[in-house]
This record gives sequence, structure tokens and C-alpha cells, in this order.
Amino acid sequence: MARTNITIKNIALELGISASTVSRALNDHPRIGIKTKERVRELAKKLHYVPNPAAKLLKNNKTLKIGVLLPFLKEEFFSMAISAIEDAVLPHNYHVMVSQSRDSIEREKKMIDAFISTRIDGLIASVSAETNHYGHFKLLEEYGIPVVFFDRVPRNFEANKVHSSVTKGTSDAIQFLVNKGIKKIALINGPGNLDASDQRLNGYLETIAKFGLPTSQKYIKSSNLTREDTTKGTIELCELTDRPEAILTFNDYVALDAMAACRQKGIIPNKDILFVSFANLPFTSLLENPPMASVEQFPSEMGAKAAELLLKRMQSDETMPYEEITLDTELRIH
Amino acid sequence: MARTNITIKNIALELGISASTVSRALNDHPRIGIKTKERVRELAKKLHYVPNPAAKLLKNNKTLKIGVLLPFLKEEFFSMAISAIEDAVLPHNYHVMVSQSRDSIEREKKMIDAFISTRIDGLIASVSAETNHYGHFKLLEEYGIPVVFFDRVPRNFEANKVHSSVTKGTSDAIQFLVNKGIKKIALINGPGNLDASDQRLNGYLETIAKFGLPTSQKYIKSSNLTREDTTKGTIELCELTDRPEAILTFNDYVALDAMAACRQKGIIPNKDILFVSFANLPFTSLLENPPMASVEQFPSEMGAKAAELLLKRMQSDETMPYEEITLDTELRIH
DNA sequence: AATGTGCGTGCAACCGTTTGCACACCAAAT
DNA sequence: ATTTGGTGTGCAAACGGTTGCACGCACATT
Repeated sequence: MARTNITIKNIALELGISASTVSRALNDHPRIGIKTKERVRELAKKLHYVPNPAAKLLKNNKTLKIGVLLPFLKEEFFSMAISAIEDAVLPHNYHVMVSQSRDSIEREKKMIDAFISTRIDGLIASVSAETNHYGHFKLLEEYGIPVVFFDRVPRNFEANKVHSSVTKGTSDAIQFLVNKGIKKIALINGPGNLDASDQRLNGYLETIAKFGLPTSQKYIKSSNLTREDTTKGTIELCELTDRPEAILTFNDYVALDAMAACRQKGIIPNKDILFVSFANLPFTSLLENPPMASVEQFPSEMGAKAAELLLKRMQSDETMPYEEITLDTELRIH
Repeated sequence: MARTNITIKNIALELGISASTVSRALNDHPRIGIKTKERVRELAKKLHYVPNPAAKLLKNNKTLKIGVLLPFLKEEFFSMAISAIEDAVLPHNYHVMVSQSRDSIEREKKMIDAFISTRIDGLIASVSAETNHYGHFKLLEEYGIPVVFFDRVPRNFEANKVHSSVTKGTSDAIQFLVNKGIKKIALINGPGNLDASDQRLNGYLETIAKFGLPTSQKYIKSSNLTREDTTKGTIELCELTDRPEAILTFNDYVALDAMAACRQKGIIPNKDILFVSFANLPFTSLLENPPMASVEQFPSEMGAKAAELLLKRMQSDETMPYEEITLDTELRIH
């Protein structure tokens, strides 16, 4: 039944030539006669010969697989990035293996172990909400496996990074609100370990200061990205005596959770409190009442850039300095 | 830099013993002395030894990888199923490789070729909206790679299948509407090649007939699942002189597209026309106005069942009859 | 002293593919 | 007739890990 046993040797035997000749014929080696090549190729096709990847790996130390490790597949941001990565590497004959950390650093480590034992040729990663040290990523480099971080990139850790200019995006978002006459602007940020949270906070503080807007510690919340945590922060904001007129959220999912929390409190989102978020994911176009504006972060472009950078690192023999690519964001008004 | 070269031989050399002893020690072979085992294990841990998967595959013909091939990662239904599959197979040391067909049969074939050349041990698949023949899946079986279909299972093709009782679910949905006094019920179905579309249609026709409800060909639309196609069908329904009071849709995404189309026509969803859909995906809970009811299809359970079935097939040596598992659905009212 | 019984270890072959080297053949140049 | 050179092919080793077989040793049993 199982035709796993179609090997170069079978073909050689059947054709009455040696395995090395078959191998060279299939690899279009110049020293093999044209008629031999044709005979070999024909039989190989007929038998549906597929080279055994194990044998190849053993010789070349290349699996032609790249790993992608990210928090949640179900977030459209990440699934869009994956599609872009696939499209970018497929022409180079790389195949993508996806794993989810589900925002757990333990799982992230486990998945990296699995990737190491698979001997992937490179990894593209977006770190979990919990990740605060990077030894497991360092380990990959010790195995000679290059890593490119995208979107959720580490802080205080030298590495290849592709992300968007969130500080600038935050500033644009606030400017947009200011132009509408809004003054009291709150922020529901992501977890503190993420560079992306840092950048949002910096952009927020800078721009608030620049326009001389009222603010206080009370206007700044940070969510671990679960619905519970976001709801809690939102309700605290809603209950402030000096309730904010607008809330800037870490991303679209946080915005939707926060908006749902508002409705619970009888507050109408985008009327009583304006919402501006990050990501601008396609699924928000299905909503009747999406965040009134969102900072587009171009997940596909980011994925494509990350893939390109990784391909470059995999090509190069060993050490070259880390690269960091920053993509511009664009404010999209709904 | 690259420490790819930590092999059993290195360890053997360093310890002054033979490679076979190291191998046996790591595999806890009974004939190896306890102190030798400990020395080996210690050094292996210290050097971060990870067995080369190629060498293993060459011997065992097992990669410990299973493939998952489905239309779109971004659909929450599928990403939930993936998580469940991961959870089910990880304890058995299998690692999951995910690929998307993006509803293209060409891409589906390409991905299967990649899986074959990887020598996955088994595949779980949900077919594309275009798939109308199954030769590429048959090919896997010729390589001795078992396949389990889930959710979108093929029609007229003997195989292992895990899916939900959609006919019954459709019937429940209609019954729910009838109880609310609704009579004119339309259906926006999926593409005709899917068994799931067939079942919805059968359930619809049977139940409509059972209750003696008014119907006509005009009430039955089929969408290729793109927004454009769904919009077109919806608008046609809206423009009927005898406009339906309720629309049953293939899944939540189709429902949202259809509801958006209604709003374009000035028709208020779930007020002027009631919407009932399939899947009941978590993200719909973020919506202000979700479909008023949805047939829960338990993607996680389905994924887990599919994984279990696949594990069983991978265990067994060769041929045993195909199995088909049907999960009950449940109507969820919002 | 000879035989038996475990225990602990090593040798070598094997899995499928690639590749440096060698060799055999034929034609052309010396 | 010998050398040179190109062309087409095969041998064997190597990649890393597993495993059947055998061997050497210590101890207990005859």
C-alpha cells in the first residue's frame, strides 16, 4: 500500500544504472548524458518520486522550513501577516510552520524547542504578552537560526526587528481628536513589557504635553489584553468624575472590549466617548459601530518585510549586524 | 558561532565511550549502566543536545509532524479548531504544521505537495470552496499518510470525516423561527460542492415542507463565500416583492456580510429581517447587533475529535475502514 | 577448573542523498 | 603509438542516530 519507498536506489535499479547517476541526473549535473537524464526524469515522474527530506537535511543542513511564532492565530492582524509571509517565502521554496504562544511565555519556550528540534532555517516571531526575557530566542541564534521579530518586538534586546512607527501613529491619533475639539483623552495601553506599549505611552505623553492637554495618571490604564482586564480599566475610566471624552486603545480588540464595557455602563461609544484604536483590521468593517478612527499598521506589509529580512539573514553566512525596519502608520477615519 | 554540531558522536568522544552507548543511554536502554546513563544525560543537557530529526526520520520513517490544511486562518472557526488540535496532539509529541488553501484548489494541491515532501505523518483537512475532486488527497494515502477531514468534508468520497449534524441544526433554526411566528424564510447557502451546503439545503427543504411554509427557488441563494457574492444574493432577496421575514445564512461571516448589505438597502437587520446563522463564533459577542441566533458547531470539539481520530489512524498499521463522526449542534439565541 | 548467567559496552550496517575521486571510453592531437 | 582531453558513469564515504549481534568481564554454580 504505502509507496514511501520510492527512492533513488529503486530508480537506479530499475534503469540499471547507479544511484549517483540518478541523483546527478535529477539535479541536472552537466556531466550526465542527455538521454540518461531523460530516462531518469521520466521514470521519476512516473513513480511520483519525492526526495526524502531527511536525507537532504542530513547532507545540506537545510530544512527549507521557516517558523512563525505569534500570540494568536485568531487575531486577524496575525493571520494577515502569516499570509504575507507565506507569499513572500514560497517562491524561494520555503515552507512556513506556524505556532501560537497564546500569550504565554511557557508555551513560547515549548514551541521554540519544537522548532529547534525540527531544525527550521529561520524564525519570525511576535512575542507574547508575558515575555520579559529573551533567552529562548537567544538559544535559536546559538543554533545558528536567525530570528526576525515583527510587530511585537522586544525591548532592550538587540535583534532584527520590523515594526511600525507607533509613537508617530499615537501622535496622529491625538492630533485628530484635538482637531475635533476634544481635550480629555485617555489611554488603554497594552502590557508594559512590550515595546509597542512603550511607544504608545511616549507618543501619548509627548503629544498631550505638546498641546497642553489635561491629563493625569488616572487617564492611563494598561491591560494584559484579556477582556476582563480591559473591561476593568474601561469601567474605572467611565466612573471618573472627570470622565474622558475620548479613549485611545492598544488595538481594535481592546477597543471592542472597551466599547462593550461602556455600553454596559449606559455610555454610548463614539458618541459619549470617542474611540480611536490601532490596527484597523478588516473585520471592523463588518461592525455597525467601529472605532471612529484607527491607526493602520499594515500587517501584510510588515509580514512581507519580515520575511524578506529573514531570507536575507538565512542567505548570509553568519554574522552581520542586526537590522531594524520601521514602517509608517496611517490614520484611518471611519 | 552555530552549535549545530552537537551530536551523539561528540558526546561519545568527550566521554570516551561509543556512540551506540550514548544513544542507548539517552533512550534509557535497560542494558546500560546507571552511572553511564547519568554521565551521558548530564553532558547532553549541558551541551543542549537535540537529536537531529533527519537521522531519526531516516531510521523510523516518522516525522512526528501532522499537517492541518484549511481555507483561512483568519476565520475564528478554523483558528479555534487548530488550537484544539494542537492541544490534542502535543502530549503525543506531535507538532502541528498549518497551511491555508485560501479557498483555492490549486493552492490546496501545492500545499499537499509540500506536506508530502515534508513527510508529515498525517493530515487534518477542511476542503476549499473550490474543491470538487479529491485526487490530491488520494495521493497522500498512496504515500501511507492518513487523512481526516473535518467540518468541510468531501461529498461522494470515502474518507475519515468529522463534522456536525448540519441538517438537524438547520431544522432547529427553522423551528425557532416558526415558533416566533415567522413564515417566509430564505436561505443563503454556501458553494454547491460542499457537503455542508447540501445538508443545509436538505434540512431547509425538509423542514419548510414539514411546516408547510411558503417557499420558492427565489428564497434560495448560494454564495461562494466572498463578500461580493453574498451582497449580491442579499440584495436580490431584499428586492423581492414577497421579501423574506428571516434569512438563514451559511455561517456568521456570511450573516455579517448579508446584514451589512441590508443596511445599505435601508433594511434593519434583526428587526425588518431576522438573521440566523451557523457557527456562533466568539467574535460575534463583540457585536452590538449579532445574528439573533446561531447554530453552535463546536469547532474546538470538532478539532479535538479529528485529532483523536488521526492519532488512531497513525497508530494502526495500514488499512482499517474509514470512520465518520457526527457531532450534535446546538441552537444559541442571542 | 569448567560452565553458565547477567551486565555493560562496542562494532558495523543501515536509512536516502550527495559528491570527491577515479576510471573507462573515445576522439583528436602529438 | 602515446598523450591529452573531454564525456559519462560508478564507488564509497559522509551526514546522525538506531539496533542486532557479539564480546568481555565478573560472579555464581557445577
